[in-house]
Amino acid sequence: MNKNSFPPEEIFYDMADFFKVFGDSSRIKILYSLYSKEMSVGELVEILDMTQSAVSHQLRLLRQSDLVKFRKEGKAVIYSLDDDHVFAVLEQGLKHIAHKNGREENEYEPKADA
Amino acid sequence: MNKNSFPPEEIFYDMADFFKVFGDSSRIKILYSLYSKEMSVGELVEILDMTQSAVSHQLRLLRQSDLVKFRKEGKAVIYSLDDDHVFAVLEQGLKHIAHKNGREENEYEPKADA
DNA sequence: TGAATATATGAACAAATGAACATATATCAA
DNA sequence: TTGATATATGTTCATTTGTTCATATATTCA
Repeated sequence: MNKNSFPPEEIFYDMADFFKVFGDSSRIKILYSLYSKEMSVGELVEILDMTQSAVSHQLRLLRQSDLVKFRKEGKAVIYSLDDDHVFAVLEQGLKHIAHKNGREENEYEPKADA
Repeated sequence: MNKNSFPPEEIFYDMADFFKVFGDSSRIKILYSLYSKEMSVGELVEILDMTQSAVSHQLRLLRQSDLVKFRKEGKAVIYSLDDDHVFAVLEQGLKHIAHKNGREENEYEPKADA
């Protein structure tokens, strides 16, 4: 990085906004759930200990941040992770806390069929 | 991931707390600065548009999160990124916004001597 | 020791945020 | 159409968060 090419303010705001989305345990739980498989809002409400309203509000944020995509299926709306990039970020978070906890291997690391 | 092995609440809180630290542009700016080289608090204050107090408060948070380390040198305190892991996270953030902006290559991507 | 410099910290305050509650919209079935 | 189900959204409220201002602590130098 060149000292003379310090990025414009906006870059930092965008990055912060990106990470901010991952900075809430409800949203992390939703994303983690969607990693295993796509799910309807109702399923998420069941699995997670949250009201339908709370889930829906958070899903809107995740949509606006392009972290999840969705399709309608009858009355239900099925959500899924937008792409592998989202998963990569989650994985890094898990690695970090595993590292901090002094374990090399984390049993909850979201590997396929783990 | 096995549906029956849904991680304990704590994992999600820890992950959220981890990402929360990256969810503020001031802290991102500090971390980004420290990527290029270690810096004293005073240098950070100069480069970034923040008061000494604000920088110091944020540095404390970064310390508590183990994202930066420091050493004293006379009256000055020199901060640096704690490890490459921190850098990897920053890099992912940059990649994400570069992706969102539709560019394949981001000129601000923090590669060594970029 | 006392002054100057560098950094840290406590308190107060405004802004942002997440949840709950109520209600709106959409889809299906009868 | 009416009722039932699934999801979304608007509003309010309590909490959290980041900054500022004032002050404290440390270190160097004279």
